[in-house]
Amino acid sequence: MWSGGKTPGRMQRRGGGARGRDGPGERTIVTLEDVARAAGVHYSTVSRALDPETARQVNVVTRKRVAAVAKRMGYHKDMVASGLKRGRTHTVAVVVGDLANPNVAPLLRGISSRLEAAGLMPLIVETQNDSARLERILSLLLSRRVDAFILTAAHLGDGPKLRRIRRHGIPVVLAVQTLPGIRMPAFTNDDILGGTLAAQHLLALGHRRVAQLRGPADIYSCLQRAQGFSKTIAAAGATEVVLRSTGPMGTAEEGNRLMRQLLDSKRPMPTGIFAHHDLMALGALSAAEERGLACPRDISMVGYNDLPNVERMVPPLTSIRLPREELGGLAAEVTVKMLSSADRPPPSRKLAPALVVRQSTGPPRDFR
Amino acid sequence: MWSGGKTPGRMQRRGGGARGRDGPGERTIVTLEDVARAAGVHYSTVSRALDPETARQVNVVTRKRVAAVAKRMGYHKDMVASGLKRGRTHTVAVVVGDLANPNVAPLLRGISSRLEAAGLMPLIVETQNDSARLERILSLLLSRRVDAFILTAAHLGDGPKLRRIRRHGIPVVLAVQTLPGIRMPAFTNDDILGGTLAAQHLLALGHRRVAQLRGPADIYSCLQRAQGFSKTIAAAGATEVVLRSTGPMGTAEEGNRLMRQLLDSKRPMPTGIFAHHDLMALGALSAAEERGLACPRDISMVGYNDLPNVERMVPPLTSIRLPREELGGLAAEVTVKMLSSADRPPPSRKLAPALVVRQSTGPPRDFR
DNA sequence: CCGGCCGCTGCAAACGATTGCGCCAGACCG
DNA sequence: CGGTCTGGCGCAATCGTTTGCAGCGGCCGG
Repeated sequence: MWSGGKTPGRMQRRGGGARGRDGPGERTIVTLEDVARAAGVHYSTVSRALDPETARQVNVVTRKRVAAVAKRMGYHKDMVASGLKRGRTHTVAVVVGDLANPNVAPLLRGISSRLEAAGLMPLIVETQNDSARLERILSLLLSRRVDAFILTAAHLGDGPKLRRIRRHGIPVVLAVQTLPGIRMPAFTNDDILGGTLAAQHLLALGHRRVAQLRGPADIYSCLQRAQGFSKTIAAAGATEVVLRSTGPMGTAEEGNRLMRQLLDSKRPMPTGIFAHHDLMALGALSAAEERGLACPRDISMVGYNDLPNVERMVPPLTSIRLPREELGGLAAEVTVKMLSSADRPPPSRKLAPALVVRQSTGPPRDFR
Repeated sequence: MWSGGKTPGRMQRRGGGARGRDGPGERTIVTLEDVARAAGVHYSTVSRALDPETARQVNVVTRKRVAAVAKRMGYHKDMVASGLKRGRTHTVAVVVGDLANPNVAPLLRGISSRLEAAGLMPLIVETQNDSARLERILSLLLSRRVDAFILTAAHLGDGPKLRRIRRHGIPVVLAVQTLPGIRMPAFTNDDILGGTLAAQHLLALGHRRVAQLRGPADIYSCLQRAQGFSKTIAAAGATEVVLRSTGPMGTAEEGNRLMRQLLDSKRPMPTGIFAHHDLMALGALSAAEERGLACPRDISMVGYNDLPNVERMVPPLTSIRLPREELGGLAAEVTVKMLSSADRPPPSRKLAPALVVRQSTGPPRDFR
């Protein structure tokens, strides 16, 4: 059964088992060749026997023997070598802006579980919403030969970087954020609808003077929220004041600042407010409280994102809930599809958010 | 200048630039050999010229020319090939239990920034606190030849799995969670101190009858919190009731359930409560409210973790704040150290948490 | 009885980067 | 002017897997 010959003098990096109790020892790697020797076959046969894709090329008894030996010896396919040979690392880069953002955890879970089912592993990196960092990170990821990119933190102006990746022939899928005029599959929340829902809710309660606390202008989804909100308000003939955030996205401080700005202005005070982020809403509410305005008695507040525990705030915040996990799953699904077939990329989709009514909104009270 | 010869018939996977606008195209990889040909040197020279470590072996003019050509051609070192050859992937697996846990984001940030400084990349994976999943994940990570592991979600009983990794000669560092009797560097919060601080605070306010809402018994850090708390309470001669959580760690539901259990018992009601998690504290408080108990008038509550926005709750929660980012940085620091030198692993350390007093605690009121 | 086909395995060339070794030319010394 | 040293560079093996190709029995049909 021994096929004779072929016993080259390899044997370099194998330490003879862990030395001492569990000291660092030499890194012991069991290779195809080791298994092959023990099973009395050529290592190419081992390779075929162990890959479900090619296993039927190998006689069933050989296959079973090889599998048994491999298991006994603790063989694990070296994904690095495999990646080099096949040009597939089975790794998908998932680029997020900020890991502390409560939106990203469910998103990542949706992505991970879908990728995992396809035998892929997400490589999660954080840009900290820094465009220069994104540039560096994309280089590193290209260098690591990831199979695809899922970007959840695209800012206006990042388009060229992404196109550069596409030119390498690597699939790019956008999630959460999209970029205008870019031809890549994008899965986003329907933020126009989100803004619209907020507006409809305030209008339905009877508010006629409203304000909008907008997020940064370089975040496309904020532009959308604004658009949906303003359009609906205008269509109803109500009055709107817009405050623009200049700082980072969605901080309580920024909401606080904008609210003070609103309170300091000489215009008649709006009765309903739409903040582009729950934290901005909360910051704004505390600013209002300082001036003796109670919520929802004097002002109604609609937040965005339906952050965890926001129902435990005072008052429990009315907000817009986003289908985060589904969105992640969808993005991953499409990524998988793009990797397996060279068909034209699937179309983008928008997922509908939902209004969650709690106690921070109510009918307006005239207090002039 | 052309060194003649050596023009083997490679050329297989190179597509002639992106075809069409930005269709998938063939994945274009610029290799050392491509650069070498263009620069008129051997590819080994390119390799040396581009690696800062070996660059001085190459004449400075050659080096600069090579660097220029490489840049012009858009060469990026293939980390997969490099990883195969060198046996280092420059990747550190970071295993977390639950990405949605607000503790992990700062931790990951601490880890990432430190690893990044050392040219390493974290490969973040989530076990969902499932021991079987952990097993599978560790296999996958071994297969990917990560250079080291940072585990932040070790449960009692995971010891053998970790030792198996150590036997492969791969550094393992524990963060946040540790395991008794395991000889690996571990960086944890000093949870005994955390429990002690909570107890001291309640005692200082005058509480003599206290309760403890404990987290799951298989989480070692909960055992520690319990130990620090109970010991301090006992030493002061005060009375303690212990409620044990059986469900998952740190949910409001579990806190709610335990609190009802406490309220339903016939013992005299404690005036001060220590919950092992802020969410448990909040859940418990809502259960107390349902029974007409106000906080901090009738009961004081100390949480744990100082979760984000917990200061915005009603009432703002007194809690124990953990040095999360520092802890992550420290764990990463040590991982880097273990990778660069084969010295004996550095000693474990505990980082001190801090009590943050807010408005959920106050002096007890006798209401019998 | 022979040619051809088929099922199974072995062979060896890649994938792209790293690196010990050795060659060569020029510098330098005696 | 010959010998040695050395800075630069080329050569080729190697990391562990994948995979086209070829070889080799055995079996079947003619």
